[in-house]
Amino acid sequence: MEHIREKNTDGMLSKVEVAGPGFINFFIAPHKWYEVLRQVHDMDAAYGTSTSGQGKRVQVEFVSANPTGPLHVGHGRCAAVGDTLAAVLCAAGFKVEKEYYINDSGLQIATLGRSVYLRYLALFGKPAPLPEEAYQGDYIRDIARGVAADEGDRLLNMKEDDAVAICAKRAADEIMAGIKEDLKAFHVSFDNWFSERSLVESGAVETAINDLKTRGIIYEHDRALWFKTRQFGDEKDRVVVRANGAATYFASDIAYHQDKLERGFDRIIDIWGADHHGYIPRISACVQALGHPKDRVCFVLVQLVNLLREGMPVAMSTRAGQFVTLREVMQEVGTDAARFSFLLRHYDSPLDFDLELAKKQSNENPVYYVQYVHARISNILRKARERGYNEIRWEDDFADLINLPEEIALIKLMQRYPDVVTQSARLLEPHRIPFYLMELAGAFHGYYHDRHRHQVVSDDPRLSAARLFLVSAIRIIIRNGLALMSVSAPQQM
RNA sequence: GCGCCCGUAGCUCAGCUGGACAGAGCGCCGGACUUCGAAUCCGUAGGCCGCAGGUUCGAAUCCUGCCGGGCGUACCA
Repeated sequence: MEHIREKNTDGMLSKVEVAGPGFINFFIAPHKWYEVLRQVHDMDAAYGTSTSGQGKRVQVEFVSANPTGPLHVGHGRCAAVGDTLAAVLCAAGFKVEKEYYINDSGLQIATLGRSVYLRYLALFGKPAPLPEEAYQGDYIRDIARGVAADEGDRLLNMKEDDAVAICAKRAADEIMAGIKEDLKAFHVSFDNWFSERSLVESGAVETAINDLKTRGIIYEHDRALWFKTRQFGDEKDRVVVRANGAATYFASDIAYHQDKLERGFDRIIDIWGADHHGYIPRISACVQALGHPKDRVCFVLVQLVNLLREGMPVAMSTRAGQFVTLREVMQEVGTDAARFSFLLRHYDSPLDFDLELAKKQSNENPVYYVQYVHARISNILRKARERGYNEIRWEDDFADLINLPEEIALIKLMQRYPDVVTQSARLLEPHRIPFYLMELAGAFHGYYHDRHRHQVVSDDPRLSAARLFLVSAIRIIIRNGLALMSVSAPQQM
């Protein structure tokens, strides 16, 4: 105890006492809390940022949906998680690059091309049954109609493989363009779009395989090429090139991760849907085989989304073309509600996303709860300006005016915000942001509602000025937090 | 079978590297608008933190086993 008192030279602590077995309570001197308040205003949009990431370079790869169909809600959740995580890391002082890996090569693209080709044939009165693995959504027909419009019947006289290739290229490009539009509408941006095809065409895939072959990490067995993933902890070895000569996606992934690793990131984060988790040991093996520490690449698995409408599950299947797209969800519930809802659970938990619920402008919907704080305070500030409070600036007498316990409690909450951001970055858990904002919003609503005791703009000009300073600090944090999630902070609702 | 994830209030979920009586929202019930916005607030009720062991001064948190659920377990991604 004496030791603590001696160290307390700057008067940060007002009181220290022993509180039962193993506990010591420290009481922070009130003036320290006012420093927090001033700091919020001084830093403004930068409040919450820190240098804890020390400028280390981090790559976040997310969504990376195959261009074989439009984005669905599951992709939306990954998009919200990845984009917000990137923003959080950036705020925590990391240098972040966001990347989308485009699977525009390989078997699925061939299947896509074939699906379009068959629809194309049907347009010319040559209907052919669709194989079970074909994509069957209406968008496939639309693309086929586009091919017919631009190419006429030219493809009918071609070798089938060439025709399919044309269809595949066109379909992938068109679908990819649609995905980009959807992501833009969802306020998700990427620094880099990385094409798998470019790896194949540049020979990077072949080179990577050959290198690993000479090192004995890739070997031939039953006419196929296998990667010794077992040697690095996977439960079995994995095929890289099939007996029929076709490379698996794993082949491209090796080259892709090699490329990523060579770009010199301190950390690479792969965000995947949880259904891909069986892939982790494989990629991890690849990272190690390429001579990098295992933890250079880390994985965030986002659990799947159960889409509901009024509590009833909405059935979805990409192949059969029955699914609710991200675009439809955005149009129905709005991007703010969608993004907020996606972030409202730890990514480890499956998410029940109820379309009707997300639309409700009521207390069942936390988005508005948080946004409402911003609108309310904005309104107070508007009213204050009408009364001549044009400048919100700290005055020394505020310390004597802002001293109710509930006001100190609000400041304590505000003080926590930067820690929430750095913690969220350290643990790669973006859901901490909306949870914190809801807590701050709740504290504010409670404070605000007792108008008799907490009237902000009142007949007392000094008190009004002080409370305006307090309340606008809250608004700054709400706005900053929502900005991390790319959710709007409305002036009025 | 094996691997990963999850089992906390009626429902949906928080709970950082173990620490003071387990929290929130929704729902239920009961209250609050002549005042800066009621998309709000206040209050009541509701929990052997899946079960059983173990480590520890101390476990919702760590370890083991079991039960229940989700997802994987391809020369598909």
